Amino acid sequence: MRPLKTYSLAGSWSIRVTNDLSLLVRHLEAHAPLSPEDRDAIMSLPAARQTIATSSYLVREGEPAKTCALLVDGIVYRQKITGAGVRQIVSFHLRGEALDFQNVFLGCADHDVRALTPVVLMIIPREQLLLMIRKRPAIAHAVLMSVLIEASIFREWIVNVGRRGGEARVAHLLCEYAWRMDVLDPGKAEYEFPFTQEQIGDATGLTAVHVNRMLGLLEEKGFIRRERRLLRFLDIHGLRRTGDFDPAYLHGNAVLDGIL
Amino acid sequence: MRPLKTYSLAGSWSIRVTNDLSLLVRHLEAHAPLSPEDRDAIMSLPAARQTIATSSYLVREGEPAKTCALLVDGIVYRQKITGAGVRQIVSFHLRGEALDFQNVFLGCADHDVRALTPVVLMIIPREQLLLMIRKRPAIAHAVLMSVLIEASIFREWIVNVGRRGGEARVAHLLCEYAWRMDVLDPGKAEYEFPFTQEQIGDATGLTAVHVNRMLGLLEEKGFIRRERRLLRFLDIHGLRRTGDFDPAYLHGNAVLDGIL
DNA sequence: CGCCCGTTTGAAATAATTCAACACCGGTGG
DNA sequence: CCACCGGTGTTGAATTATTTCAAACGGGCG
Repeated sequence: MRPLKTYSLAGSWSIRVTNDLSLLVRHLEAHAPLSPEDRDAIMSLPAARQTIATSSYLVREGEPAKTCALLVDGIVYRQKITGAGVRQIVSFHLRGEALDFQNVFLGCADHDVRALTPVVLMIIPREQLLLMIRKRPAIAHAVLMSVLIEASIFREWIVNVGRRGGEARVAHLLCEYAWRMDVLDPGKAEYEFPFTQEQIGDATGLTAVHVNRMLGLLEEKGFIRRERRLLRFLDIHGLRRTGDFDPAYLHGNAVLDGIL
Repeated sequence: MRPLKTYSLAGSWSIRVTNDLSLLVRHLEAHAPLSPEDRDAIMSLPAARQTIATSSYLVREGEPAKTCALLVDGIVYRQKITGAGVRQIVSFHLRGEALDFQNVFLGCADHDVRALTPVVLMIIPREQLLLMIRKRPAIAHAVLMSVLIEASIFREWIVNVGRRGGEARVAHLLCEYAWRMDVLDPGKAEYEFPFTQEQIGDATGLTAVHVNRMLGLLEEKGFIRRERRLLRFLDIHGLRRTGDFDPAYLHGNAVLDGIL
């Protein structure tokens, strides 16, 4: 967890490098209690660190899956391209998340995964991961929880894109970003915000041009302030109200500790 | 699986009644190989049959989950209501699907589940299901696959609602319905179609009025014909083209048989 | 028979897109 | 050091898809 050193690749995203799999332990433990042996099993997974440049592909649609990546630092997003050639971004991922459960299990990717910033990964071979999950029910359970929460986020995105106006859509996205960043790095009122307006548009089903106007609106109303690559949240409550944001769908502290 | 008798409740949806859990065995087995003992464990789950009227709620947002329902017959959908009071339907479910994995594991429902037709369920107590999943890795694995496929469908819906025009959206929805019905009852060119235009609108992010016009368009072009509560697919390929429908996201025969 | 829910159709209003031009900023090469 | 370059952001005006409102129709059910 503790940063070894910080440097930056092309672009302005600063990278924190950690040298182990404890991020994965943390991520899974947030969803289900693990025994010391479970933790050891995760920590002794074979894994190779890899660094990836902005906008390159971690996975391409149609590719068979041979590995599972853990996101150590940076931001990653999933996209699908329609027959008409337009893009929809269907999710983004922050430090600490496992990126490829779907592909590992379904075998073939139905979407692309790309780096939004320079990204650091731990690459875990698919078979090792499957074996571990098979042997350790608690880990299997944590993986299931992680997948269920991601599905819940997908549902909320359907609502966002399907039934909210432009202003609310981008406000909602910003709220989700703020919320999820806050979990990683609590109590800050501002965060690096490396999304381009085109990417915001592709995530909200809007045009880059329209996103620009909506961001202007939100700034004008005093909810946010943009300064270079930094986004400052001046009135998070106002933003939540206009974005109709209720963080319940993120299932922040969903840990099923009883029976399983 | 074999119908015992057929009758109809209020409305025109005809109900097939089966007296066992073999549908759940089938559903899970479609995603991962099960041993005879796994099958027995499922078949001996305590379960109560229940019949539910059209448009009533199986689960309400915010409710704690105590049971898991298996859909024996009828159609069910999930909805979320925005702060502005508009509805978005985020998925629908057909005969044979398990409805409440998310709620069973996450503990608290983040959306409503409602009957689109009269519906027959098998109600399984949450604890029994959790216990079984804990004891039987193959079943846990099948559940995970089922959840992953549902998540893949959510992603495609985000694309549909976010990046396709009105005509394509409803065409896509119809294609998915046809495809999934065809899996249950192969080779037919027409199916009962109990969706109201308002429901189609809420599933595609459109207005009922606009859905009406788009359906008219699709019919005019000779892709479909509507006769009472029946929908006939006259040109499924044309429909797929205009709906930009590629069934890959349904992961029709995704069975991971190797390692796990 | 009449009622109610769902469908159909038209016309006016609106949100968002498209197209186009320009400004900005960091990075690259002369 | 400056000039240029490409990608991103900003702004305005015209166009279009979709919504809204409203009214009428139809068919199944009591």
